[in-house]
Amino acid sequence: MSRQDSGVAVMAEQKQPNRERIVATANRLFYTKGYNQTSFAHVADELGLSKGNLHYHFRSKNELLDAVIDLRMESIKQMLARWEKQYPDGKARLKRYARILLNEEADVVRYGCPMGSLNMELAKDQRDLQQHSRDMLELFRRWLEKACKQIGRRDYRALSLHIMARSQGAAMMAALYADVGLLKAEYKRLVDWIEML
Amino acid sequence: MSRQDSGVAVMAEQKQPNRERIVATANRLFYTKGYNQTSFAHVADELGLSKGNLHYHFRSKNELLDAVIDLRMESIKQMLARWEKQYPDGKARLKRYARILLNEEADVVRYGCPMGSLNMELAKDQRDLQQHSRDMLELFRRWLEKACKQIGRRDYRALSLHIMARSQGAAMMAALYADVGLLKAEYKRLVDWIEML
DNA sequence: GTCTATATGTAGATAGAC
DNA sequence: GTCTATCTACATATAGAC
Repeated sequence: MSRQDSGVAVMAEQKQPNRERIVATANRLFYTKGYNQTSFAHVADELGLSKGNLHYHFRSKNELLDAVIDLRMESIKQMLARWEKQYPDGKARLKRYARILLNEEADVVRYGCPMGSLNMELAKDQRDLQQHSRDMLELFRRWLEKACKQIGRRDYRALSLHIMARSQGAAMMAALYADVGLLKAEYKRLVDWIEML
Repeated sequence: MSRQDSGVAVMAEQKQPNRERIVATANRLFYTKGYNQTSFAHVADELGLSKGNLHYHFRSKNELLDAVIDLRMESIKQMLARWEKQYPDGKARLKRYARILLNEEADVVRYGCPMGSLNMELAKDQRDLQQHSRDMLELFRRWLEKACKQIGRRDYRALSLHIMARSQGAAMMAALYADVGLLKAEYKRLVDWIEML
Protein backbone atom coordinates (compact mmCIF):
# COMPACT_ATOMS: atom_id res chain seq x y z
CA MET A 1 0.00 0.00 0.00
CA SER A 2 1.42 3.37 -0.96
CA ARG A 3 2.33 5.99 1.60
CA GLN A 4 -0.22 8.26 -0.06
CA ASP A 5 -3.03 6.53 1.79
CA SER A 6 -2.32 8.17 5.11
CA GLY A 7 -3.28 11.65 4.10
CA VAL A 8 -0.13 12.80 5.85
CA ALA A 9 2.92 11.64 3.98
CA VAL A 10 1.60 13.04 0.79
CA MET A 11 4.52 13.95 -1.42
CA ALA A 12 8.23 13.85 -1.52
CA GLU A 13 9.56 16.98 0.05
CA GLN A 14 12.38 17.55 -2.40
CA LYS A 15 12.61 19.14 -5.84
CA GLN A 16 9.51 21.19 -5.34
CA PRO A 17 8.90 24.89 -4.90
CA ASN A 18 9.78 25.90 -1.35
CA ARG A 19 6.21 26.78 -0.58
CA GLU A 20 5.17 23.19 -1.16
CA ARG A 21 8.15 21.82 0.73
CA ILE A 22 7.20 23.98 3.70
CA VAL A 23 3.64 22.70 3.69
CA ALA A 24 4.82 19.09 3.39
CA THR A 25 7.25 19.45 6.30
CA ALA A 26 4.73 21.30 8.46
CA ASN A 27 2.24 18.56 7.66
CA ARG A 28 4.63 15.95 8.99
CA LEU A 29 5.65 17.90 12.09
CA PHE A 30 2.09 18.87 12.99
CA TYR A 31 1.42 15.14 12.99
CA THR A 32 4.48 13.86 14.83
CA LYS A 33 4.91 16.70 17.36
CA GLY A 34 1.48 18.30 17.39
CA TYR A 35 0.44 21.71 16.09
CA ASN A 36 1.16 23.74 19.20
CA GLN A 37 4.49 22.02 19.76
CA THR A 38 5.71 22.81 16.24
CA SER A 39 7.29 26.20 15.62
CA PHE A 40 8.29 28.05 12.46
CA ALA A 41 11.86 27.48 13.59
CA HIS A 42 11.39 23.71 13.59
CA VAL A 43 10.00 23.69 10.09
CA ALA A 44 12.63 26.11 8.82
CA ASP A 45 15.48 24.13 10.38
CA GLU A 46 14.37 20.85 8.84
CA LEU A 47 14.38 22.44 5.42
CA GLY A 48 17.48 24.58 5.89
CA LEU A 49 15.43 27.70 5.31
CA SER A 50 15.10 30.84 7.40
CA LYS A 51 12.09 31.70 9.50
CA GLY A 52 11.71 34.88 7.48
CA ASN A 53 11.30 32.80 4.36
CA LEU A 54 8.44 30.87 5.92
CA HIS A 55 6.75 34.11 6.90
CA TYR A 56 7.00 35.31 3.33
CA HIS A 57 4.91 32.33 2.22
CA PHE A 58 2.62 32.21 5.25
CA ARG A 59 1.85 35.38 7.16
CA SER A 60 0.86 33.42 10.26
CA LYS A 61 0.99 29.92 11.70
CA ASN A 62 -2.74 29.89 11.25
CA GLU A 63 -2.32 30.28 7.51
CA LEU A 64 0.23 27.49 7.45
CA LEU A 65 -2.23 25.22 9.23
CA ASP A 66 -4.89 26.05 6.67
CA ALA A 67 -2.50 25.12 3.87
CA VAL A 68 -1.66 21.83 5.59
CA ILE A 69 -5.34 21.00 6.00
CA ASP A 70 -6.01 21.86 2.35
CA LEU A 71 -3.18 19.56 1.33
CA ARG A 72 -4.53 16.72 3.43
CA MET A 73 -8.05 17.22 2.16
CA GLU A 74 -6.88 17.09 -1.43
CA SER A 75 -5.09 13.85 -0.68
CA ILE A 76 -8.13 12.39 1.09
CA LYS A 77 -10.42 13.30 -1.80
CA GLN A 78 -8.16 11.53 -4.27
CA MET A 79 -7.96 8.47 -2.06
CA LEU A 80 -11.72 8.25 -1.63
CA ALA A 81 -12.22 8.66 -5.39
CA ARG A 82 -9.76 5.80 -5.96
CA TRP A 83 -11.62 3.61 -3.51
CA GLU A 84 -14.91 4.31 -5.23
CA LYS A 85 -13.46 2.91 -8.42
CA GLN A 86 -11.86 -0.11 -6.80
CA TYR A 87 -14.77 -1.09 -4.58
CA PRO A 88 -18.24 -0.83 -6.13
CA ASP A 89 -19.86 -2.71 -3.25
CA GLY A 90 -21.02 -0.75 -0.18
CA LYS A 91 -19.77 -3.22 2.39
CA ALA A 92 -16.43 -3.54 0.64
CA ARG A 93 -16.12 0.23 0.87
CA LEU A 94 -16.80 0.23 4.60
CA LYS A 95 -14.21 -2.49 5.06
CA ARG A 96 -11.69 -0.58 3.01
CA TYR A 97 -12.18 2.38 5.31
CA ALA A 98 -11.61 0.19 8.35
CA ARG A 99 -8.35 -1.04 6.85
CA ILE A 100 -6.94 2.48 6.71
CA LEU A 101 -5.72 1.94 10.27
CA LEU A 102 -3.36 -0.78 9.10
CA ASN A 103 -1.91 1.14 6.17
CA GLU A 104 0.33 3.31 8.28
CA GLU A 105 0.29 1.18 11.39
CA ALA A 106 3.81 2.12 12.47
CA ASP A 107 2.91 5.83 12.43
CA VAL A 108 -0.51 5.33 13.98
CA VAL A 109 1.02 3.42 16.87
CA ARG A 110 3.46 6.27 17.51
CA TYR A 111 1.43 9.36 16.77
CA GLY A 112 -2.21 8.31 16.57
CA CYS A 113 -4.57 9.23 13.74
CA PRO A 114 -3.37 12.38 11.95
CA MET A 115 -6.88 13.74 11.63
CA GLY A 116 -8.16 12.72 15.00
CA SER A 117 -5.21 13.87 17.06
CA LEU A 118 -5.00 17.24 15.30
CA ASN A 119 -8.72 17.80 15.72
CA MET A 120 -8.67 16.88 19.39
CA GLU A 121 -5.70 19.13 20.06
CA LEU A 122 -7.45 22.10 18.46
CA ALA A 123 -10.86 21.27 19.90
CA LYS A 124 -9.76 22.10 23.44
CA ASP A 125 -9.31 25.83 23.35
CA GLN A 126 -8.86 26.62 19.68
CA ARG A 127 -12.27 25.71 18.36
CA ASP A 128 -11.96 28.34 15.62
CA LEU A 129 -8.98 26.47 14.18
CA GLN A 130 -10.70 23.12 14.63
CA GLN A 131 -13.56 24.15 12.35
CA HIS A 132 -11.43 23.80 9.24
CA SER A 133 -9.73 20.69 10.58
CA ARG A 134 -13.09 19.00 11.04
CA ASP A 135 -13.76 19.30 7.32
CA MET A 136 -11.31 16.42 6.93
CA LEU A 137 -13.50 14.23 9.11
CA GLU A 138 -16.54 15.27 7.15
CA LEU A 139 -14.98 14.06 3.90
CA PHE A 140 -14.70 10.58 5.35
CA ARG A 141 -18.03 10.71 7.12
CA ARG A 142 -20.02 11.66 4.06
CA TRP A 143 -18.25 9.00 2.04
CA LEU A 144 -19.14 6.42 4.68
CA GLU A 145 -22.69 7.72 4.79
CA LYS A 146 -23.02 7.13 1.08
CA ALA A 147 -21.72 3.58 1.40
CA CYS A 148 -24.19 2.94 4.23
CA LYS A 149 -27.09 4.17 2.09
CA GLN A 150 -25.85 1.88 -0.63
CA ILE A 151 -26.37 -1.20 1.52
CA GLY A 152 -29.87 -0.04 2.33
CA ARG A 153 -29.38 1.34 5.81
CA ARG A 154 -31.77 4.04 6.94
CA ASP A 155 -29.56 5.01 9.88
CA TYR A 156 -26.72 5.98 7.56
CA ARG A 157 -25.69 9.08 9.47
CA ALA A 158 -25.52 7.33 12.83
CA LEU A 159 -23.70 4.41 11.24
CA SER A 160 -21.09 6.63 9.60
CA LEU A 161 -20.37 8.31 12.93
CA HIS A 162 -20.20 4.99 14.73
CA ILE A 163 -17.69 3.56 12.29
CA MET A 164 -15.53 6.64 12.66
CA ALA A 165 -15.78 6.46 16.44
CA ARG A 166 -14.63 2.85 16.32
CA SER A 167 -11.62 3.66 14.16
CA GLN A 168 -10.69 6.72 16.21
CA GLY A 169 -10.90 4.74 19.41
CA ALA A 170 -8.73 2.01 17.95
CA ALA A 171 -6.09 4.45 16.70
CA MET A 172 -6.01 6.26 20.01
CA MET A 173 -5.68 3.21 22.23
CA ALA A 174 -3.06 1.69 19.94
CA ALA A 175 -1.03 4.89 20.22
CA LEU A 176 -1.45 5.17 23.98
CA TYR A 177 -0.22 1.60 24.44
CA ALA A 178 2.17 1.76 21.48
CA ASP A 179 0.75 -1.62 20.51
CA VAL A 180 0.19 -2.63 16.91
CA GLY A 181 -1.58 -5.81 18.03
CA LEU A 182 -4.30 -3.66 19.55
CA LEU A 183 -4.77 -1.96 16.20
CA LYS A 184 -5.08 -5.27 14.37
CA ALA A 185 -7.51 -6.66 16.93
CA GLU A 186 -9.79 -3.63 16.69
CA TYR A 187 -9.61 -3.77 12.92
CA LYS A 188 -10.75 -7.38 12.93
CA ARG A 189 -13.61 -6.65 15.29
CA LEU A 190 -14.77 -3.75 13.15
CA VAL A 191 -14.62 -5.72 9.90
CA ASP A 192 -16.52 -8.62 11.45
CA TRP A 193 -19.14 -6.19 12.64
CA ILE A 194 -19.43 -4.59 9.21
CA GLU A 195 -19.85 -8.03 7.66
CA MET A 196 -22.87 -8.64 9.89
CA LEU A 197 -24.62 -5.40 8.88
CA MET B 1 -24.37 11.92 39.72
CA SER B 2 -21.68 13.76 41.63
CA ARG B 3 -18.96 15.77 39.99
CA GLN B 4 -16.44 13.48 41.61
CA ASP B 5 -17.03 10.83 38.99
CA SER B 6 -15.09 12.58 36.27
CA GLY B 7 -11.72 12.24 37.87
CA VAL B 8 -11.13 15.88 36.97
CA ALA B 9 -13.34 18.15 39.00
CA VAL B 10 -12.23 16.48 42.16
CA MET B 11 -12.47 18.98 44.97
CA ALA B 12 -13.52 22.49 45.69
CA GLU B 13 -10.59 24.76 45.05
CA GLN B 14 -11.18 27.04 48.04
CA LYS B 15 -10.36 26.80 51.75
CA GLN B 16 -7.50 24.40 51.18
CA PRO B 17 -3.75 24.72 51.46
CA ASN B 18 -2.40 26.56 48.43
CA ARG B 19 -0.50 23.50 47.29
CA GLU B 20 -3.76 21.62 46.87
CA ARG B 21 -5.49 24.58 45.27
CA ILE B 22 -2.68 24.78 42.74
CA VAL B 23 -2.98 21.11 41.85
CA ALA B 24 -6.76 21.38 41.54
CA THR B 25 -6.55 24.40 39.25
CA ALA B 26 -3.78 22.89 37.15
CA ASN B 27 -5.88 19.76 36.89
CA ARG B 28 -8.75 21.74 35.45
CA LEU B 29 -6.64 23.82 33.07
CA PHE B 30 -4.65 20.84 31.80
CA TYR B 31 -8.02 19.40 30.89
CA THR B 32 -9.71 22.41 29.36
CA LYS B 33 -6.70 24.00 27.62
CA GLY B 34 -4.29 21.08 27.34
CA TYR B 35 -1.00 20.54 29.18
CA ASN B 36 1.28 22.35 26.74
CA GLN B 37 -1.13 25.26 26.39
CA THR B 38 -1.28 25.84 30.15
CA SER B 39 1.44 27.96 31.76
CA PHE B 40 2.39 28.62 35.36
CA ALA B 41 1.14 32.15 34.80
CA HIS B 42 -2.35 30.87 33.88
CA VAL B 43 -2.59 28.77 37.02
CA ALA B 44 -1.18 31.53 39.21
CA ASP B 45 -3.53 34.16 37.77
CA GLU B 46 -6.63 32.04 38.35
CA LEU B 47 -5.69 31.65 41.99
CA GLY B 48 -4.39 35.17 42.52
CA LEU B 49 -0.97 33.78 43.40
CA SER B 50 2.46 34.60 42.05
CA LYS B 51 4.40 32.40 39.68
CA GLY B 52 7.18 32.24 42.24
CA ASN B 53 4.78 30.72 44.71
CA LEU B 54 3.96 27.92 42.31
CA HIS B 55 7.63 27.23 41.78
CA TYR B 56 8.08 26.95 45.51
CA HIS B 57 5.59 24.07 45.58
CA PHE B 58 6.58 22.54 42.25
CA ARG B 59 10.11 22.87 40.98
CA SER B 60 9.03 22.20 37.39
CA LYS B 61 5.92 21.91 35.25
CA ASN B 62 6.77 18.25 35.04
CA GLU B 63 6.38 17.90 38.80
CA LEU B 64 3.08 19.72 38.68
CA LEU B 65 1.86 17.28 36.06
CA ASP B 66 2.89 14.37 38.26
CA ALA B 67 0.92 15.84 41.16
CA VAL B 68 -2.12 16.30 38.93
CA ILE B 69 -1.92 12.71 37.74
CA ASP B 70 -1.54 11.46 41.31
CA LEU B 71 -4.63 13.44 42.28
CA ARG B 72 -6.62 12.01 39.42
CA MET B 73 -5.47 8.49 40.17
CA GLU B 74 -6.51 8.80 43.78
CA SER B 75 -9.92 9.97 42.66
CA ILE B 76 -10.23 7.13 40.14
CA LYS B 77 -9.28 4.52 42.72
CA GLN B 78 -11.94 5.78 45.11
CA MET B 79 -14.54 5.78 42.35
CA LEU B 80 -13.72 2.23 41.27
CA ALA B 81 -13.85 1.05 44.89
CA ARG B 82 -17.27 2.66 45.25
CA TRP B 83 -18.48 0.93 42.09
CA GLU B 84 -17.28 -2.42 43.34
CA LYS B 85 -19.50 -2.03 46.38
CA GLN B 86 -22.50 -0.79 44.43
CA TYR B 87 -22.34 -3.32 41.60
CA PRO B 88 -21.45 -6.88 42.55
CA ASP B 89 -22.35 -8.22 39.11
CA GLY B 90 -19.68 -8.24 36.37
CA LYS B 91 -21.91 -7.04 33.57
CA ALA B 92 -23.35 -4.33 35.76
CA ARG B 93 -19.81 -3.15 36.39
CA LEU B 94 -19.02 -2.99 32.69
CA LYS B 95 -22.18 -1.01 32.10
CA ARG B 96 -21.34 1.36 34.91
CA TYR B 97 -18.02 2.01 33.24
CA ALA B 98 -19.73 2.74 29.94
CA ARG B 99 -21.99 5.26 31.65
CA ILE B 100 -19.02 7.33 32.78
CA LEU B 101 -19.25 9.13 29.46
CA LEU B 102 -22.63 10.55 30.40
CA ASN B 103 -21.67 11.72 33.89
CA GLU B 104 -19.81 14.77 32.70
CA GLU B 105 -21.31 14.92 29.25
CA ALA B 106 -21.13 18.72 28.99
CA ASP B 107 -17.38 18.65 29.67
CA VAL B 108 -16.71 15.61 27.49
CA VAL B 109 -18.41 17.28 24.56
CA ARG B 110 -16.23 20.37 24.96
CA TYR B 111 -12.88 18.93 26.00
CA GLY B 112 -13.00 15.20 25.36
CA CYS B 113 -12.01 12.54 27.87
CA PRO B 114 -9.61 13.99 30.48
CA MET B 115 -7.44 10.87 30.50
CA GLY B 116 -7.54 10.16 26.81
CA SER B 117 -6.85 13.67 25.57
CA LEU B 118 -3.99 14.22 28.03
CA ASN B 119 -2.44 10.89 27.12
CA MET B 120 -2.71 11.54 23.41
CA GLU B 121 -1.21 15.01 23.73
CA LEU B 122 1.78 13.64 25.62
CA ALA B 123 2.12 10.51 23.48
CA LYS B 124 3.22 12.50 20.46
CA ASP B 125 6.65 13.72 21.43
CA GLN B 126 6.65 13.55 25.21
CA ARG B 127 6.43 9.80 25.70
CA ASP B 128 8.39 10.08 28.96
CA LEU B 129 5.60 12.19 30.43
CA GLN B 130 2.95 9.92 28.98
CA GLN B 131 4.26 6.92 30.92
CA HIS B 132 2.85 8.23 34.18
CA SER B 133 -0.30 9.44 32.52
CA ARG B 134 -0.98 5.98 31.15
CA ASP B 135 -1.16 4.60 34.68
CA MET B 136 -4.60 6.23 34.85
CA LEU B 137 -5.74 4.15 31.91
CA GLU B 138 -4.33 1.05 33.52
CA LEU B 139 -6.42 1.58 36.63
CA PHE B 140 -9.55 1.41 34.54
CA ARG B 141 -8.30 -1.35 32.30
CA ARG B 142 -7.39 -3.71 35.11
CA TRP B 143 -10.71 -3.02 36.79
CA LEU B 144 -12.52 -3.86 33.55
CA GLU B 145 -10.35 -6.94 33.13
CA LYS B 146 -11.45 -8.18 36.52
CA ALA B 147 -15.11 -7.64 35.67
CA CYS B 148 -14.61 -9.53 32.40
CA LYS B 149 -13.07 -12.48 34.21
CA GLN B 150 -16.01 -12.37 36.57
CA ILE B 151 -18.45 -13.07 33.76
CA GLY B 152 -16.32 -15.97 32.67
CA ARG B 153 -14.55 -14.46 29.67
CA ARG B 154 -11.19 -15.94 28.77
CA ASP B 155 -10.33 -12.98 26.51
CA TYR B 156 -10.51 -10.56 29.42
CA ARG B 157 -7.50 -8.50 28.43
CA ALA B 158 -8.64 -8.02 24.84
CA LEU B 159 -12.14 -7.22 26.04
CA SER B 160 -10.98 -4.63 28.53
CA LEU B 161 -9.00 -2.87 25.82
CA HIS B 162 -11.90 -3.03 23.40
CA ILE B 163 -14.31 -1.48 25.86
CA MET B 164 -11.87 1.34 26.53
CA ALA B 165 -11.33 1.87 22.81
CA ARG B 166 -15.08 2.15 22.35
CA SER B 167 -15.45 4.73 25.11
CA GLN B 168 -12.42 6.72 23.95
CA GLY B 169 -13.72 6.76 20.38
CA ALA B 170 -17.11 7.93 21.59
CA ALA B 171 -15.68 10.71 23.75
CA MET B 172 -13.40 11.88 20.96
CA MET B 173 -16.03 12.01 18.23
CA ALA B 174 -18.52 13.68 20.56
CA ALA B 175 -15.94 16.37 21.31
CA LEU B 176 -14.94 16.85 17.67
CA TYR B 177 -18.59 17.33 16.68
CA ALA B 178 -19.52 19.00 19.98
CA ASP B 179 -22.55 16.72 19.94
CA VAL B 180 -23.98 15.20 23.09
CA GLY B 181 -26.36 13.07 21.03
CA LEU B 182 -23.38 11.26 19.58
CA LEU B 183 -22.20 10.47 23.07
CA LYS B 184 -25.57 9.08 24.09
CA ALA B 185 -25.86 7.00 20.91
CA GLU B 186 -22.44 5.43 21.41
CA TYR B 187 -23.26 4.77 25.04
CA LYS B 188 -26.40 2.91 24.06
CA ARG B 189 -24.56 0.82 21.47
CA LEU B 190 -21.89 -0.10 23.96
CA VAL B 191 -24.34 -1.07 26.69
CA ASP B 192 -26.35 -3.17 24.26
CA TRP B 193 -23.18 -4.91 23.18
CA ILE B 194 -22.15 -5.57 26.80
CA GLU B 195 -25.60 -7.05 27.46
CA MET B 196 -25.03 -9.56 24.69
CA LEU B 197 -21.68 -10.75 26.06
C1' DG C 1 5.13 30.49 52.18
C1' DT C 2 4.73 34.16 49.40
C1' DC C 3 6.26 37.93 46.91
C1' DT C 4 9.14 40.75 43.34
C1' DA C 5 12.75 40.80 40.31
C1' DT C 6 15.33 38.73 37.06
C1' DA C 7 17.74 35.38 33.94
C1' DT C 8 17.39 32.79 29.80
C1' DG C 9 15.24 30.81 26.09
C1' DT C 10 11.88 30.55 22.54
C1' DA C 11 7.65 31.79 20.00
C1' DG C 12 5.20 34.43 16.42
C1' DA C 13 5.79 38.12 13.57
C1' DT C 14 7.86 42.38 10.97
C1' DA C 15 11.40 45.31 8.45
C1' DG C 16 14.59 45.83 5.30
C1' DA C 17 18.97 44.40 2.76
C1' DC C 18 20.25 41.46 -1.02
C1' DG D 1 12.34 34.73 -2.71
C1' DT D 2 15.44 34.52 0.69
C1' DC D 3 18.20 36.17 4.19
C1' DT D 4 19.56 38.66 8.74
C1' DA D 5 18.25 41.44 12.30
C1' DT D 6 15.04 42.77 15.42
C1' DC D 7 10.64 43.46 18.12
C1' DT D 8 7.47 41.94 21.54
C1' DA D 9 5.43 38.63 24.16
C1' DC D 10 5.57 34.86 26.96
C1' DA D 11 7.45 30.48 28.90
C1' DT D 12 10.19 27.92 32.45
C1' DA D 13 12.94 28.59 36.09
C1' DT D 14 15.94 30.84 39.85
C1' DA D 15 17.42 34.25 43.55
C1' DG D 16 16.61 36.73 47.22
C1' DA D 17 13.68 40.06 50.10
C1' DC D 18 9.85 39.89 53.34
